[in-house]
Amino acid sequence: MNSSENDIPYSFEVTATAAELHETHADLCPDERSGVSVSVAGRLMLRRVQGRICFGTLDDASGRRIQLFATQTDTNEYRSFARLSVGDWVGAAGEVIKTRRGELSVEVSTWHLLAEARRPFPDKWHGLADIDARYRRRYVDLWVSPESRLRLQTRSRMISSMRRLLEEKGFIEVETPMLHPIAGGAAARPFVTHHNSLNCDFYLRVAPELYLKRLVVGGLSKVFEIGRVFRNEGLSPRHSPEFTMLELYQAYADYRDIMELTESLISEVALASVGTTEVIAGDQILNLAPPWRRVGMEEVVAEVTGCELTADLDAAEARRTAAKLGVEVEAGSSAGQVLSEVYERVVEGTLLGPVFVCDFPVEVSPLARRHRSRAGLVERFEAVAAGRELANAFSELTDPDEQRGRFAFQGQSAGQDECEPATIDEDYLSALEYGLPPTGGLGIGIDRLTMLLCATESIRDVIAFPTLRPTPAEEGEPAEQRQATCS
RNA sequence: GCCCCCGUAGCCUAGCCCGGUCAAGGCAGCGGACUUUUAAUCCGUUGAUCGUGGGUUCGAAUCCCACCGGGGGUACCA
Repeated sequence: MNSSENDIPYSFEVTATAAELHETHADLCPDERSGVSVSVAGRLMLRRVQGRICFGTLDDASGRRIQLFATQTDTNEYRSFARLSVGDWVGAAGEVIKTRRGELSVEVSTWHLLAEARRPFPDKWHGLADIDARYRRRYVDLWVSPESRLRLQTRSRMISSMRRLLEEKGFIEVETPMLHPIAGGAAARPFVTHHNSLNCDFYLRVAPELYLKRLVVGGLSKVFEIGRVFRNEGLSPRHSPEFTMLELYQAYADYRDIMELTESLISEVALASVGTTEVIAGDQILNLAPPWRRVGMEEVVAEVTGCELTADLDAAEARRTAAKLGVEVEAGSSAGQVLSEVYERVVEGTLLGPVFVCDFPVEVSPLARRHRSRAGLVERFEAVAAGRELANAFSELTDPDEQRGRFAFQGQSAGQDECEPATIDEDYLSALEYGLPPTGGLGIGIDRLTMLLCATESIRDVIAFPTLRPTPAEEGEPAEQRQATCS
Protein backbone atom coordinates (compact mmCIF):
# COMPACT_ATOMS: atom_id res chain seq x y z
CA MET A 1 0.00 0.00 0.00
CA ASN A 2 1.11 3.51 -0.67
CA SER A 3 0.15 5.62 2.28
CA SER A 4 1.43 8.89 3.58
CA GLU A 5 1.08 10.16 7.09
CA ASN A 6 -1.62 12.51 5.86
CA ASP A 7 -3.96 9.57 5.35
CA ILE A 8 -3.55 8.32 8.91
CA PRO A 9 -6.09 9.64 11.41
CA TYR A 10 -4.80 11.15 14.67
CA SER A 11 -7.15 9.05 16.77
CA PHE A 12 -9.65 6.27 16.37
CA GLU A 13 -12.57 5.52 18.63
CA VAL A 14 -12.68 1.86 19.68
CA THR A 15 -16.00 0.71 21.11
CA ALA A 16 -15.33 -3.00 21.61
CA THR A 17 -12.50 -5.50 21.91
CA ALA A 18 -12.50 -8.86 20.22
CA ALA A 19 -12.77 -10.60 23.57
CA GLU A 20 -15.82 -8.53 24.51
CA LEU A 21 -17.53 -9.27 21.18
CA HIS A 22 -17.05 -13.01 21.58
CA GLU A 23 -18.53 -12.77 25.05
CA THR A 24 -21.48 -10.53 24.14
CA HIS A 25 -22.45 -12.27 20.91
CA ALA A 26 -21.74 -15.87 21.82
CA ASP A 27 -25.33 -16.93 21.10
CA LEU A 28 -25.55 -15.50 17.58
CA CYS A 29 -26.43 -18.19 15.01
CA PRO A 30 -24.64 -18.71 11.69
CA ASP A 31 -25.79 -16.19 9.06
CA GLU A 32 -27.50 -14.12 11.77
CA ARG A 33 -27.09 -10.34 12.16
CA SER A 34 -26.93 -8.72 15.58
CA GLY A 35 -28.10 -5.26 14.58
CA VAL A 36 -25.30 -3.88 16.75
CA SER A 37 -22.65 -1.58 15.30
CA VAL A 38 -19.18 -1.48 16.79
CA SER A 39 -15.73 -0.25 15.92
CA VAL A 40 -12.64 -2.31 16.56
CA ALA A 41 -8.94 -1.79 15.99
CA GLY A 42 -5.83 -3.91 15.91
CA ARG A 43 -3.33 -5.60 13.66
CA LEU A 44 -4.38 -7.56 10.59
CA MET A 45 -2.91 -11.02 11.06
CA LEU A 46 -4.44 -12.88 8.11
CA ARG A 47 -6.23 -11.85 4.96
CA ARG A 48 -8.29 -13.95 2.57
CA VAL A 49 -9.52 -12.26 -0.59
CA GLN A 50 -12.32 -13.97 -2.45
CA GLY A 51 -13.06 -11.74 -5.40
CA ARG A 52 -15.83 -9.43 -4.35
CA ILE A 53 -15.65 -10.37 -0.67
CA CYS A 54 -12.71 -10.45 1.67
CA PHE A 55 -12.00 -11.83 5.15
CA GLY A 56 -9.40 -10.53 7.55
CA THR A 57 -8.35 -11.68 11.00
CA LEU A 58 -7.85 -8.80 13.41
CA ASP A 59 -5.78 -9.21 16.58
CA ASP A 60 -6.31 -6.49 19.16
CA ALA A 61 -4.32 -8.11 22.00
CA SER A 62 -7.50 -8.67 24.00
CA GLY A 63 -6.90 -12.39 24.07
CA ARG A 64 -9.30 -13.22 21.24
CA ARG A 65 -9.27 -12.36 17.55
CA ILE A 66 -12.17 -11.08 15.50
CA GLN A 67 -12.84 -11.60 11.82
CA LEU A 68 -13.41 -8.63 9.55
CA PHE A 69 -15.84 -9.29 6.70
CA ALA A 70 -15.69 -6.87 3.78
CA THR A 71 -17.72 -6.84 0.58
CA GLN A 72 -17.46 -4.83 -2.59
CA THR A 73 -21.03 -3.66 -2.23
CA ASP A 74 -21.02 -2.54 1.43
CA THR A 75 -17.44 -1.71 2.33
CA ASN A 76 -16.02 1.75 1.81
CA GLU A 77 -12.83 1.69 -0.33
CA TYR A 78 -13.21 -2.06 -0.81
CA ARG A 79 -10.39 -2.33 -3.31
CA SER A 80 -7.88 -0.83 -0.88
CA PHE A 81 -9.15 -3.01 1.96
CA ALA A 82 -8.53 -6.12 -0.11
CA ARG A 83 -4.97 -4.95 -0.65
CA LEU A 84 -4.08 -4.51 3.02
CA SER A 85 -0.95 -6.33 4.18
CA VAL A 86 -0.55 -8.75 7.01
CA GLY A 87 0.71 -6.67 9.93
CA ASP A 88 -1.12 -3.45 9.02
CA TRP A 89 -2.96 -1.70 11.86
CA VAL A 90 -6.61 -1.27 10.96
CA GLY A 91 -9.57 0.41 12.59
CA ALA A 92 -12.93 -0.82 11.29
CA ALA A 93 -16.56 -0.03 12.01
CA GLY A 94 -19.63 -2.07 11.13
CA GLU A 95 -22.30 -4.48 12.28
CA VAL A 96 -21.54 -7.57 14.33
CA ILE A 97 -22.64 -10.64 12.38
CA LYS A 98 -21.99 -14.34 12.19
CA THR A 99 -21.01 -15.67 8.77
CA ARG A 100 -22.61 -18.70 7.10
CA ARG A 101 -19.73 -20.78 8.33
CA GLY A 102 -20.37 -19.58 11.87
CA GLU A 103 -17.48 -17.18 12.40
CA LEU A 104 -18.25 -14.10 14.49
CA SER A 105 -17.30 -11.08 12.39
CA VAL A 106 -17.54 -7.36 12.00
CA GLU A 107 -19.09 -6.58 8.63
CA VAL A 108 -16.94 -3.62 7.68
CA SER A 109 -18.74 -0.53 6.43
CA THR A 110 -15.99 2.03 7.04
CA TRP A 111 -12.37 1.53 7.98
CA HIS A 112 -9.05 3.35 8.33
CA LEU A 113 -5.48 2.31 7.93
CA LEU A 114 -3.90 3.23 11.31
CA ALA A 115 -0.35 2.17 10.57
CA GLU A 116 1.31 0.49 7.67
CA ALA A 117 3.56 -2.51 8.28
CA ARG A 118 6.37 -1.55 5.94
CA ARG A 119 8.41 -4.54 6.93
CA PRO A 120 6.95 -7.94 6.15
CA PHE A 121 5.66 -9.98 9.04
CA PRO A 122 7.02 -13.46 9.78
CA ASP A 123 5.39 -16.56 8.37
CA LYS A 124 1.72 -16.59 9.41
CA TRP A 125 1.89 -20.21 10.42
CA HIS A 126 5.42 -20.91 11.64
CA GLY A 127 6.04 -17.57 13.32
CA LEU A 128 9.47 -16.64 14.58
CA ALA A 129 11.64 -19.65 15.30
CA ASP A 130 14.91 -17.74 15.51
CA ILE A 131 15.38 -17.24 19.24
CA ASP A 132 17.70 -14.32 18.74
CA ALA A 133 15.09 -12.53 16.63
CA ARG A 134 12.39 -13.18 19.23
CA TYR A 135 14.43 -11.38 21.90
CA ARG A 136 15.82 -8.61 19.73
CA ARG A 137 12.52 -7.83 18.05
CA ARG A 138 10.09 -8.57 20.83
CA TYR A 139 7.57 -6.18 19.26
CA VAL A 140 7.22 -8.69 16.43
CA ASP A 141 7.37 -11.74 18.67
CA LEU A 142 4.49 -10.44 20.80
CA TRP A 143 2.15 -10.47 17.80
CA VAL A 144 3.35 -13.70 16.34
CA SER A 145 3.68 -15.72 19.57
CA PRO A 146 0.62 -15.40 21.80
CA GLU A 147 2.43 -17.25 24.60
CA SER A 148 5.01 -14.45 24.78
CA ARG A 149 2.28 -11.92 25.37
CA LEU A 150 0.62 -14.20 27.91
CA ARG A 151 3.83 -14.48 29.93
CA LEU A 152 4.20 -10.72 30.21
CA GLN A 153 0.56 -10.42 31.21
CA THR A 154 1.01 -13.08 33.88
CA ARG A 155 4.06 -11.25 35.15
CA SER A 156 2.10 -8.03 35.43
CA ARG A 157 -0.78 -9.67 37.30
CA MET A 158 1.72 -11.33 39.64
CA ILE A 159 3.43 -8.11 40.59
CA SER A 160 0.24 -6.14 41.00
CA SER A 161 -1.32 -8.82 43.21
CA MET A 162 1.86 -8.93 45.24
CA ARG A 163 1.68 -5.18 45.86
CA ARG A 164 -1.96 -5.39 46.81
CA LEU A 165 -1.43 -8.29 49.25
CA LEU A 166 1.52 -6.62 50.94
CA GLU A 167 -0.32 -3.33 51.29
CA GLU A 168 -3.27 -5.20 52.81
CA LYS A 169 -0.87 -6.62 55.37
CA GLY A 170 0.30 -3.13 56.30
CA PHE A 171 3.56 -2.96 54.36
CA ILE A 172 4.53 0.26 52.64
CA GLU A 173 6.38 0.37 49.36
CA VAL A 174 9.62 2.32 49.33
CA GLU A 175 12.35 3.14 46.86
CA THR A 176 16.00 2.93 47.81
CA PRO A 177 19.02 3.96 45.73
CA MET A 178 20.20 2.06 42.70
CA LEU A 179 23.52 3.92 42.75
CA HIS A 180 25.50 2.63 45.72
CA PRO A 181 28.85 3.98 46.89
CA ILE A 182 29.53 0.48 48.26
CA ALA A 183 28.04 -2.65 46.70
CA GLY A 184 26.52 -4.49 49.65
CA GLY A 185 23.76 -6.88 50.63
CA ALA A 186 24.88 -9.78 48.47
CA ALA A 187 28.15 -11.29 47.33
CA ALA A 188 27.97 -10.51 43.66
CA ARG A 189 30.25 -8.66 41.32
CA PRO A 190 28.73 -5.23 40.67
CA PHE A 191 28.52 -3.01 37.61
CA VAL A 192 30.51 0.20 38.03
CA THR A 193 29.49 3.60 36.71
CA HIS A 194 30.75 7.13 37.13
CA HIS A 195 29.13 10.36 38.27
CA ASN A 196 30.71 13.31 36.52
CA SER A 197 30.05 16.29 38.77
CA LEU A 198 30.69 14.37 42.00
CA ASN A 199 33.64 12.81 40.19
CA CYS A 200 33.27 9.44 41.85
CA ASP A 201 32.31 5.90 40.94
CA PHE A 202 29.06 4.28 41.94
CA TYR A 203 27.99 0.65 41.86
CA LEU A 204 24.63 -0.40 40.51
CA ARG A 205 22.98 -2.15 43.43
CA VAL A 206 23.32 -5.90 43.78
CA ALA A 207 20.60 -5.88 46.47
CA PRO A 208 18.52 -3.26 48.28
CA GLU A 209 18.87 -5.07 51.62
CA LEU A 210 21.12 -2.72 53.58
CA TYR A 211 19.06 0.36 52.71
CA LEU A 212 15.76 -1.30 53.53
CA LYS A 213 17.04 -2.27 56.97
CA ARG A 214 18.19 1.32 57.49
CA LEU A 215 14.54 2.27 56.98
CA VAL A 216 13.49 -0.20 59.67
CA VAL A 217 16.04 1.45 61.98
CA GLY A 218 14.31 4.70 61.01
CA GLY A 219 10.98 3.36 62.26
CA LEU A 220 9.32 2.14 59.07
CA SER A 221 8.51 -1.22 60.55
CA LYS A 222 7.02 -2.97 57.50
CA VAL A 223 8.65 -2.04 54.21
CA PHE A 224 9.01 -3.62 50.82
CA GLU A 225 10.60 -2.77 47.50
CA ILE A 226 10.08 -4.35 44.11
CA GLY A 227 12.87 -3.37 41.81
CA ARG A 228 15.70 -4.14 39.52
CA VAL A 229 19.05 -5.32 40.80
CA PHE A 230 22.21 -5.76 38.75
CA ARG A 231 24.86 -8.44 38.97
CA ASN A 232 27.86 -8.48 36.70
CA GLU A 233 28.06 -12.22 36.27
CA GLY A 234 27.47 -14.94 33.73
CA LEU A 235 24.24 -15.30 31.78
CA SER A 236 22.29 -18.53 31.75
CA PRO A 237 18.70 -19.70 31.37
CA ARG A 238 18.30 -18.85 35.05
CA HIS A 239 20.55 -15.78 35.35
CA SER A 240 20.10 -12.33 33.88
CA PRO A 241 22.47 -9.42 34.61
CA GLU A 242 19.48 -7.30 35.56
CA PHE A 243 16.60 -8.94 37.31
CA THR A 244 13.71 -8.03 39.57
CA MET A 245 13.57 -8.70 43.28
CA LEU A 246 10.99 -8.28 45.96
CA GLU A 247 12.57 -7.58 49.31
CA LEU A 248 10.60 -6.97 52.45
CA TYR A 249 11.41 -6.40 56.11
CA GLN A 250 9.11 -6.75 59.07
CA ALA A 251 10.09 -5.52 62.51
CA TYR A 252 9.39 -7.78 65.53
CA ALA A 253 9.20 -10.85 63.25
CA ASP A 254 11.54 -13.84 63.01
CA TYR A 255 12.13 -16.24 60.15
CA ARG A 256 9.24 -18.47 61.21
CA ASP A 257 6.83 -15.56 60.82
CA ILE A 258 8.42 -14.91 57.43
CA MET A 259 7.81 -18.54 56.39
CA GLU A 260 4.10 -18.12 56.99
CA LEU A 261 4.13 -14.84 55.12
CA THR A 262 6.03 -16.40 52.20
CA GLU A 263 3.79 -19.40 51.69
CA SER A 264 0.62 -17.33 51.89
CA LEU A 265 2.02 -14.60 49.64
CA ILE A 266 3.24 -16.93 46.91
CA SER A 267 0.16 -19.15 46.90
CA GLU A 268 -2.15 -16.14 46.73
CA VAL A 269 -0.09 -14.56 43.98
CA ALA A 270 -0.36 -17.81 42.03
CA LEU A 271 -4.14 -17.82 42.44
CA ALA A 272 -4.39 -14.20 41.37
CA SER A 273 -2.14 -14.51 38.34
CA VAL A 274 -2.72 -18.00 36.93
CA GLY A 275 -5.85 -19.00 38.81
CA THR A 276 -4.44 -22.07 40.53
CA THR A 277 -1.80 -23.09 43.07
CA GLU A 278 -0.88 -26.12 40.99
CA VAL A 279 2.01 -25.54 38.64
CA ILE A 280 3.76 -27.77 36.15
CA ALA A 281 7.42 -28.51 36.77
CA GLY A 282 8.83 -30.69 34.01
CA ASP A 283 6.77 -33.87 34.10
CA GLN A 284 5.53 -33.28 37.62
CA ILE A 285 2.95 -31.06 39.26
CA LEU A 286 3.59 -29.22 42.48
CA ASN A 287 1.09 -27.47 44.68
CA LEU A 288 1.93 -24.11 46.21
CA ALA A 289 -0.98 -24.16 48.66
CA PRO A 290 0.19 -23.78 52.29
CA PRO A 291 1.48 -25.16 54.51
CA TRP A 292 4.84 -25.95 52.94
CA ARG A 293 7.17 -28.53 54.38
CA ARG A 294 9.91 -27.21 56.69
CA VAL A 295 13.16 -29.13 56.93
CA GLY A 296 16.64 -28.35 58.24
CA MET A 297 19.49 -28.16 55.74
CA GLU A 298 21.43 -30.82 57.66
CA GLU A 299 18.38 -33.09 57.68
CA VAL A 300 17.55 -32.69 54.01
CA VAL A 301 21.16 -33.31 53.03
CA ALA A 302 21.13 -36.53 55.09
CA GLU A 303 17.79 -37.47 53.55
CA VAL A 304 18.92 -37.04 49.96
CA THR A 305 22.56 -38.15 50.16
CA GLY A 306 22.40 -40.61 53.03
CA CYS A 307 25.40 -38.87 54.56
CA GLU A 308 25.63 -37.22 57.96
CA LEU A 309 27.01 -33.78 57.23
CA THR A 310 26.59 -31.20 59.96
CA ALA A 311 28.02 -27.76 60.63
CA ASP A 312 29.66 -28.89 63.86
CA LEU A 313 31.50 -31.77 62.19
CA ASP A 314 35.30 -31.83 61.99
CA ALA A 315 36.19 -29.90 58.81
CA ALA A 316 38.50 -32.57 57.38
CA GLU A 317 35.85 -35.23 57.87
CA ALA A 318 33.25 -33.02 56.21
CA ARG A 319 35.55 -32.55 53.21
CA ARG A 320 36.04 -36.32 52.95
CA THR A 321 32.27 -36.77 52.89
CA ALA A 322 32.00 -34.17 50.12
CA ALA A 323 34.68 -35.97 48.11
CA LYS A 324 32.76 -39.22 48.52
CA LEU A 325 29.72 -37.48 47.07
CA GLY A 326 31.78 -36.12 44.17
CA VAL A 327 31.53 -32.51 45.29
CA GLU A 328 34.70 -30.46 44.95
CA VAL A 329 35.38 -28.03 47.78
CA GLU A 330 38.24 -25.64 48.42
CA ALA A 331 41.11 -26.96 50.51
CA GLY A 332 40.47 -25.01 53.70
CA SER A 333 36.66 -25.20 53.69
CA SER A 334 34.91 -25.41 57.03
CA ALA A 335 32.21 -27.98 57.77
CA GLY A 336 29.57 -25.29 57.28
CA GLN A 337 30.91 -24.31 53.88
CA VAL A 338 31.03 -27.97 52.83
CA LEU A 339 27.46 -28.49 54.01
CA SER A 340 26.25 -25.53 51.97
CA GLU A 341 28.21 -26.62 48.91
CA VAL A 342 26.86 -30.17 49.03
CA TYR A 343 23.34 -28.85 49.50
CA GLU A 344 23.61 -26.56 46.48
CA ARG A 345 25.37 -29.07 44.23
CA VAL A 346 23.49 -32.26 44.85
CA VAL A 347 20.40 -31.63 46.98
CA GLU A 348 18.62 -28.45 45.90
CA GLY A 349 18.03 -29.58 42.33
CA THR A 350 16.27 -32.75 43.46
CA LEU A 351 13.65 -30.99 45.61
CA LEU A 352 10.26 -30.66 43.96
CA GLY A 353 8.82 -28.74 46.87
CA PRO A 354 7.60 -26.30 47.71
CA VAL A 355 9.77 -26.67 50.77
CA PHE A 356 11.50 -24.40 53.25
CA VAL A 357 15.08 -25.49 53.70
CA CYS A 358 16.06 -23.99 57.05
CA ASP A 359 19.07 -23.22 59.18
CA PHE A 360 22.07 -22.47 57.01
CA PRO A 361 25.71 -22.46 58.14
CA VAL A 362 26.82 -19.11 59.55
CA GLU A 363 29.82 -18.87 57.19
CA VAL A 364 27.60 -18.46 54.13
CA SER A 365 25.06 -16.14 55.79
CA PRO A 366 26.77 -12.90 56.87
CA LEU A 367 23.57 -10.93 57.41
CA ALA A 368 21.55 -13.53 59.29
CA ARG A 369 21.23 -13.91 63.05
CA ARG A 370 22.65 -16.95 64.84
CA HIS A 371 20.23 -19.78 65.49
CA ARG A 372 18.70 -19.56 68.94
CA SER A 373 19.56 -23.18 69.76
CA ARG A 374 21.81 -24.75 67.09
CA ALA A 375 25.54 -24.06 67.05
CA GLY A 376 27.19 -23.03 63.80
CA LEU A 377 23.86 -22.27 62.10
CA VAL A 378 21.78 -19.18 61.47
CA GLU A 379 18.04 -18.64 61.31
CA ARG A 380 17.76 -18.56 57.56
CA PHE A 381 15.66 -20.40 54.99
CA GLU A 382 15.41 -20.74 51.28
CA ALA A 383 12.10 -21.63 49.68
CA VAL A 384 12.66 -24.22 46.97
CA ALA A 385 10.25 -25.23 44.21
CA ALA A 386 11.01 -27.33 41.13
CA GLY A 387 14.61 -27.67 42.24
CA ARG A 388 15.20 -23.94 42.22
CA GLU A 389 15.54 -21.28 44.88
CA LEU A 390 12.46 -19.08 44.95
CA ALA A 391 13.05 -17.07 48.10
CA ASN A 392 15.72 -16.40 50.68
CA ALA A 393 14.98 -15.11 54.14
CA PHE A 394 16.28 -14.79 57.65
CA SER A 395 15.96 -13.49 61.13
CA GLU A 396 18.13 -10.45 60.55
CA LEU A 397 21.42 -9.97 62.32
CA THR A 398 20.92 -6.87 64.49
CA ASP A 399 24.07 -6.78 66.61
CA PRO A 400 26.55 -4.21 65.19
CA ASP A 401 29.63 -5.82 66.71
CA GLU A 402 28.85 -9.25 65.36
CA GLN A 403 27.93 -7.71 62.00
CA ARG A 404 31.34 -6.01 61.86
CA GLY A 405 33.01 -9.33 62.55
CA ARG A 406 30.99 -11.08 59.81
CA PHE A 407 31.85 -8.35 57.27
CA ALA A 408 35.52 -8.71 58.19
CA PHE A 409 35.33 -12.49 57.69
CA GLN A 410 33.67 -12.03 54.30
CA GLY A 411 36.28 -9.40 53.41
CA GLN A 412 39.02 -11.98 53.98
CA SER A 413 37.52 -14.52 51.63
CA ALA A 414 36.46 -11.88 49.11
CA GLY A 415 39.93 -10.33 49.23
CA GLN A 416 41.18 -13.32 47.26
CA ASP A 417 39.25 -11.99 44.31
CA GLU A 418 40.88 -8.78 43.09
CA CYS A 419 37.68 -7.68 41.32
CA GLU A 420 35.60 -7.69 44.48
CA PRO A 421 35.54 -4.44 46.42
CA ALA A 422 35.91 -5.53 50.03
CA THR A 423 34.90 -2.23 51.60
CA ILE A 424 32.92 -2.40 54.82
CA ASP A 425 29.75 -0.33 54.86
CA GLU A 426 30.49 1.75 57.96
CA ASP A 427 27.28 3.72 57.66
CA TYR A 428 25.24 0.52 57.80
CA LEU A 429 27.09 -0.51 60.96
CA SER A 430 26.40 2.88 62.43
CA ALA A 431 22.70 2.45 61.61
CA LEU A 432 22.77 -0.84 63.54
CA GLU A 433 24.40 1.01 66.43
CA TYR A 434 21.33 3.23 66.58
CA GLY A 435 19.32 0.04 67.06
CA LEU A 436 17.60 -2.42 64.70
CA PRO A 437 14.79 -4.25 66.47
CA PRO A 438 14.34 -7.99 65.90
CA THR A 439 13.42 -8.14 62.20
CA GLY A 440 12.54 -10.75 59.64
CA GLY A 441 13.54 -10.19 56.01
CA LEU A 442 12.61 -11.85 52.74
CA GLY A 443 13.80 -11.73 49.17
CA ILE A 444 11.91 -13.25 46.24
CA GLY A 445 13.23 -13.46 42.69
CA ILE A 446 10.30 -12.17 40.66
CA ASP A 447 11.65 -13.54 37.37
CA ARG A 448 12.12 -17.02 38.81
CA LEU A 449 8.65 -16.97 40.31
CA THR A 450 7.24 -15.93 36.93
CA MET A 451 9.12 -18.78 35.29
CA LEU A 452 7.59 -21.20 37.76
CA LEU A 453 4.05 -19.91 37.22
CA CYS A 454 4.48 -19.80 33.44
CA ALA A 455 6.21 -23.19 33.41
CA THR A 456 9.06 -21.89 31.30
CA GLU A 457 12.72 -22.84 31.44
CA SER A 458 14.39 -19.62 30.38
CA ILE A 459 14.50 -16.35 32.31
CA ARG A 460 14.60 -14.55 28.96
CA ASP A 461 11.06 -15.71 28.31
CA VAL A 462 9.74 -13.67 31.25
CA ILE A 463 11.78 -10.52 30.59
CA ALA A 464 10.44 -8.34 27.79
CA PHE A 465 13.85 -7.19 26.58
CA PRO A 466 16.52 -9.53 27.90
CA THR A 467 20.16 -8.49 27.91
CA LEU A 468 21.91 -9.45 24.68
CA ARG A 469 25.18 -8.55 23.13
CA PRO A 470 24.59 -5.27 21.25
CA THR A 471 24.66 -5.44 17.48
CA PRO A 472 27.23 -3.17 15.78
CA ALA A 473 24.45 -0.73 14.84
CA GLU A 474 23.35 -0.43 18.47
CA GLU A 475 26.82 0.31 19.80
CA GLY A 476 26.89 3.59 17.90
CA GLU A 477 29.55 6.21 18.44
CA PRO A 478 32.40 5.57 20.87
CA ALA A 479 31.70 6.36 24.54
CA GLU A 480 34.44 9.01 24.78
CA GLN A 481 32.81 11.11 22.08
CA ARG A 482 29.41 10.75 23.66
CA GLN A 483 30.73 11.86 27.05
CA ALA A 484 32.41 14.88 25.51
CA THR A 485 29.19 16.10 23.94
CA CYS A 486 27.15 15.54 27.11
CA SER A 487 29.36 17.29 29.65
C1' G B 1 36.51 -17.72 30.38
C1' C B 2 36.15 -22.94 28.52
C1' C B 3 33.39 -27.10 25.76
C1' C B 4 29.51 -28.66 22.29
C1' C B 5 25.75 -27.22 18.64
C1' C B 6 23.42 -23.69 15.18
C1' G B 7 23.52 -19.29 11.25
C1' U B 8 20.66 -20.78 3.54
C1' A B 9 15.52 -14.84 0.17
C1' G B 10 11.01 -10.79 4.84
C1' C B 11 9.53 -15.74 7.53
C1' C B 12 9.78 -21.44 8.00
C1' U B 13 12.70 -25.28 6.03
C1' A B 14 15.67 -28.94 2.35
C1' G B 15 20.64 -29.47 0.58
C1' C B 16 26.13 -30.00 4.06
C1' C B 17 28.42 -36.42 6.54
C1' C B 18 29.76 -38.84 0.57
C1' G B 19 32.81 -31.22 -2.67
C1' G B 20 30.85 -30.70 -9.42
C1' U B 21 23.29 -28.57 -13.78
C1' C B 22 22.03 -27.45 -5.90
C1' A B 23 21.10 -22.88 -4.85
C1' A B 24 15.30 -26.20 -3.94
C1' G B 25 10.20 -26.10 -1.59
C1' G B 26 6.30 -23.61 1.33
C1' C B 27 4.45 -18.85 3.29
C1' A B 28 4.75 -13.61 2.43
C1' G B 29 5.36 -10.05 -2.07
C1' C B 30 3.87 -8.91 -7.26
C1' G B 31 0.13 -10.00 -11.70
C1' G B 32 -4.49 -12.69 -12.71
C1' A B 33 -9.34 -15.77 -11.41
C1' C B 34 -12.90 -16.28 -7.52
C1' U B 35 -19.56 -13.48 -3.18
C1' U B 36 -18.65 -17.34 2.86
C1' U B 37 -13.13 -18.01 3.91
C1' U B 38 -10.55 -20.07 8.65
C1' A B 39 -2.60 -21.41 7.14
C1' A B 40 -8.73 -20.31 1.60
C1' U B 41 -7.81 -22.32 -3.32
C1' C B 42 -6.05 -22.18 -8.50
C1' C B 43 -2.66 -20.08 -12.62
C1' G B 44 1.68 -17.08 -13.46
C1' U B 45 5.95 -14.42 -11.35
C1' U B 46 10.07 -11.29 -8.64
C1' G B 47 13.47 -12.31 -4.85
C1' A B 48 19.58 -15.34 -1.58
C1' U B 49 27.02 -13.62 -4.15
C1' C B 50 24.14 -19.90 1.39
C1' G B 51 26.62 -15.00 8.92
C1' U B 52 31.72 -12.41 7.69
C1' G B 53 36.84 -12.92 6.10
C1' G B 54 40.67 -16.06 4.69
C1' G B 55 42.47 -21.01 2.97
C1' U B 56 42.46 -26.03 0.37
C1' U B 57 40.79 -27.38 -4.69
C1' C B 58 40.28 -27.17 -11.72
C1' G B 59 35.72 -26.36 -8.76
C1' A B 60 32.91 -24.94 -1.88
C1' A B 61 26.50 -23.60 0.85
C1' U B 62 29.18 -28.42 1.30
C1' C B 63 36.13 -29.53 3.64
C1' C B 64 39.86 -26.45 6.96
C1' C B 65 41.08 -21.83 9.97
C1' A B 66 39.75 -17.21 12.21
C1' C B 67 36.07 -13.83 13.49
C1' C B 68 30.77 -12.17 14.42
C1' G B 69 25.86 -13.44 16.41
C1' G B 70 22.76 -17.02 18.95
C1' G B 71 21.54 -21.60 21.86
C1' G B 72 22.88 -25.37 25.50
C1' G B 73 26.37 -26.93 29.12
C1' U B 74 30.31 -25.53 32.48
C1' A B 75 32.99 -21.94 35.48
C1' C B 76 32.28 -17.38 38.52
C1' C B 77 27.83 -16.21 41.57
C1' A B 78 27.96 -15.15 51.34
